[in-house]
Amino acid sequence: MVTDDTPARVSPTLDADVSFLLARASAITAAAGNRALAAVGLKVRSYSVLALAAEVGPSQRELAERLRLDPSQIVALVDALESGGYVERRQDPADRRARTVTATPAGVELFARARAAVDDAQRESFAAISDAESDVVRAFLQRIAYSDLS
Amino acid sequence: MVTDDTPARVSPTLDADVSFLLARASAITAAAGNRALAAVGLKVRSYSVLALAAEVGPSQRELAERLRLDPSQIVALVDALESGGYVERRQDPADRRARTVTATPAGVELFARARAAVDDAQRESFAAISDAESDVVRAFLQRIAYSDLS
DNA sequence: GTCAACAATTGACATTCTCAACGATTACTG
DNA sequence: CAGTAATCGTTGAGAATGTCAATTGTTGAC
Repeated sequence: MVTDDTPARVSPTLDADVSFLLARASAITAAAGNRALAAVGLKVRSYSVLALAAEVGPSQRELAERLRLDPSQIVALVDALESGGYVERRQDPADRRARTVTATPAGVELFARARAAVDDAQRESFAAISDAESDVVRAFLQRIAYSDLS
Repeated sequence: MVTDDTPARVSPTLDADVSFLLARASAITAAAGNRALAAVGLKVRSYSVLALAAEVGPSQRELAERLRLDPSQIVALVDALESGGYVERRQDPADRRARTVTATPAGVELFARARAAVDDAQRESFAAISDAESDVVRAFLQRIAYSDLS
């Protein structure tokens, strides 16, 4: 017989609410990510921008779409990375309105170190989860994260 | 043979980053929750406060701890619910500093409707997930969400 | 060639987070 | 028991974030 003897941690309803748990888990891992990235002078936001600059090299418009951010937020994020010498804006030869954001060699190197720091922190956070569980969780999260319900 | 033919949706690194996916999935489900709750005049934040008022009846301090919010944020959230007649502040007889937040009958009724709206929306969002997957995901999220790594 | 659409940017505004301070009350310590 | 430290709710300030409109330069369609 299975009964729920677990004392309420938040409230019975919220403890079982996947959306609530997502919000909370996200806040906790984001805080851990920011702590890990502070050593290399980044936050999760700038880290995500740097990742795209290093791995994709998109226009700022595409950056905004991929990260689901307002284009106006991209400006400040790219400004900060650019002033640090980690990315550069290049005029798209095919469309002079668009400016492409690509990582400089220093940016590529910083991204490698940042990624290592993030991986270390996550290995710690997610230590108790098996590979099989991890696959299920990742697949679930991707389905939700990339669903276009909004 | 398994190869990853999937085109990058964000970037190869971020597409596999559980923390990034958590943030994104959380943002999407929170937006869906707010949309569902707008019909009853709530947001996910006030909904979570109402849930605790209805199911637990904690002090504001405890409310802040359970929801991981700053005590100063609780004030405005309770103010709004109280002015709507859905919760009331009672002086804790054992500690006159503390004020207990409990749902009124109208609050209990509102919570029932709000919960139904949230459940409907989530049934839609999470339709494609099996019970077995759901259990794994919930267990994972609870482990992360309730880990006291910070 | 004109006009609508789009990219990046700026600025305004609301929301949220985080922190410090305060009055009232309680708990601790000698 | 007196005095001091800690706690609870509250207020207010400042940073970070989200959202949206307006502007300039450029492109594409008719």
